[in-house]
Amino acid sequence: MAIRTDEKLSASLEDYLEAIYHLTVRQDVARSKDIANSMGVTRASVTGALRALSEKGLVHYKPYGYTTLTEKGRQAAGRVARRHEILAQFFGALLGVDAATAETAACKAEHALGPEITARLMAFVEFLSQTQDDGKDVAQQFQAYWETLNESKYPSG
Amino acid sequence: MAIRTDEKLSASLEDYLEAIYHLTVRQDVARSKDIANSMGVTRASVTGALRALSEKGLVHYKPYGYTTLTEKGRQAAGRVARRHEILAQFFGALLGVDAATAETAACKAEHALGPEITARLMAFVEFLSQTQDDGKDVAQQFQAYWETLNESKYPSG
DNA sequence: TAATATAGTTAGTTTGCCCTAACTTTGCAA
DNA sequence: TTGCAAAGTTAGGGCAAACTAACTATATTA
Repeated sequence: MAIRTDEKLSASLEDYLEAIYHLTVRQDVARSKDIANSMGVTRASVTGALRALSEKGLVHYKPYGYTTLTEKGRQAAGRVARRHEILAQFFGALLGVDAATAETAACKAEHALGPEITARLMAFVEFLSQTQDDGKDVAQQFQAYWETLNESKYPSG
Repeated sequence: MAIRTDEKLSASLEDYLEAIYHLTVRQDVARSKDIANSMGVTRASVTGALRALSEKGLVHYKPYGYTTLTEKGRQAAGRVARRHEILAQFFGALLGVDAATAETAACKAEHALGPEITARLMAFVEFLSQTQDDGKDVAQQFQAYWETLNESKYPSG
């Protein structure tokens, strides 16, 4: 039996993949130091992760060389990044939480969503932003609803 | 300085707490064997988790005795269970994914949501189920939207 | 009540992921 | 072109959470 290189990724490896993805968009190549910085880990941790991702066929990795994504890696990273974006949009634009909170939660929750839910959530966000009522979209309506909830809780504030 | 017993729980410990919560509702007391069964881990793993939860003041634990939640534990478990329920409802009733998928995703995603997002998501679910349009609620409308998306993808099926 | 099955614990191992400290490689500047 | 700083790696350790195997306590029932 051949070595399986397509097992499910851990949350941690998904995070590395996503970081590499963003870096390669900006600067073509991902350097250990930049990955470490963007994730808040040490360079030593990055080396370990790169080895793991390389074994799974997701990155082109040579010690002391530049790191790039393989085609398979690009696809996997794209899926993760898309989940992240959808969630951040849902939390931020629709629920109305502040940007930092939305980002943090999206980063943690993205690992829990499979393709089924991802697809539907994406469609749902789109659906809501298209739907208008009284000239207001659903996000605005919910915002108003949320305000009234809080007013009834803190009537004077 | 006193020992801190209110540090943030790991995803794993939150899961144990939630399992204990559900068991004590059903049968007043949580037995290691039942916790192990409901979580798909061995009894030995449960012992370790109970010790950890006990150290944090979340469960009443005595070796070979029955386990119950402390008041603090009940509150923490309730928060987790509520997040779980809200997510499952959102994934299932609104997005329209099947029950098993909704459950699995809720169980994984619940650990990523803080109080801010939890509160707003709960309100959002409520808001949508209250809002009616054309005599149809938003879930139904989205369902129709989703169908048309899939039809345009697979026109003959 | 003594034998045995079931539940629970302990000890020791594994895996994943992070760290620090020390080492190697690379690239740039004098 | 040598020589140093920055980047990268290796070695070794810690912690959390799971496992197996072996042991202890409790409960059942003959």
